[in-house]
Amino acid sequence: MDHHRSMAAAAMSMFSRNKQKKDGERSSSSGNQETAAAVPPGMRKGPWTEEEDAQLVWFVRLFGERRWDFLAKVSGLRRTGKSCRLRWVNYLHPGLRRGRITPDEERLILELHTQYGSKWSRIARSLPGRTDNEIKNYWRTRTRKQKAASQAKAAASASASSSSTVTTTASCYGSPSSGSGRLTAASSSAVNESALRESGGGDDEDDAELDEASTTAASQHRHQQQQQEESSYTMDQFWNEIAAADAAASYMMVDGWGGAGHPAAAEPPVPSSPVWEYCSDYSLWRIDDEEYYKKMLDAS
DNA sequence: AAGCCTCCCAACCGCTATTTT
DNA sequence: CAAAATAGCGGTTGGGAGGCT
Repeated sequence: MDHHRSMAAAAMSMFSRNKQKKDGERSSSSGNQETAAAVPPGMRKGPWTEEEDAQLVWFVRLFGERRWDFLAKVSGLRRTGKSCRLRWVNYLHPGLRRGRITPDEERLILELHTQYGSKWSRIARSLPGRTDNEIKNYWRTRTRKQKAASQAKAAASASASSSSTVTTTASCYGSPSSGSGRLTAASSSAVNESALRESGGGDDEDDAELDEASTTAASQHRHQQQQQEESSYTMDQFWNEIAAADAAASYMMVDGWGGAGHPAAAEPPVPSSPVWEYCSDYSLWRIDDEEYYKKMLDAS
């Protein structure tokens, strides 16, 4: 098993990030919460350690991305299959693109969200290397900011009704706390195509493959983006509209948005393949699963 | 320097859909 | 065909990082 370890470690070196250390540290303090109801007794939950990651990577390479419960068992990880899958999909999977959402991705997300609603996994399929979780988190942050901004705006206009009609997009885009500088207004208004190519185009081969896979939608969106740029339709305006829509929805609680009448519900059924179906060749090597399953089960 | 605040994101939960037995 | 197992999805939470006052 020693060479397994070293291979796993080698695999992990691909994925190790600064956060890893943090997770490890956290897990020492809070990772041993085993009492939660949803997690069977004896199972770990909370942040993953580097060792666990390495172990998971190794066994996923061995058995493939399925039978997560089985994989969790034979790997010796005291984790649920569900937890293993999540860790793999959201963090360990090769081809994941890390870092900030680029302006182009931002715009694509907006486009797709108007099209699909909160179907994050569907949206993620058009954003190579991004996970549904990532996009979901991003969207949540953005909409929250926008809502806060629009509320502030509404409050301001209520107090000073006559002079408040003139608002700048910058003031809307930047949250009240926009001074933090975490996400600058430049990221929205200074959108250009080269930004994406710079950040995404030069990525690894997985990304290239993924890019190919999400061709039509992406190219359509690009086209639309160009049109939008030509008509000077900025991200600020996009987000303002989203905020406005959210505000309206919160008033009306229409049965459409997010429910059966949602535009997403009217779309033709989409194949439920995960985003990674397009890059299933990442495995270093493959084995006959059936044979191994049997062996492992017999052994256990 | 310290406390506060916001953002980011990993990870969990509950539920549904799909596949296997 | 039904039940069980598995996979996947969307919503939510909590903690760390870092900027601001």
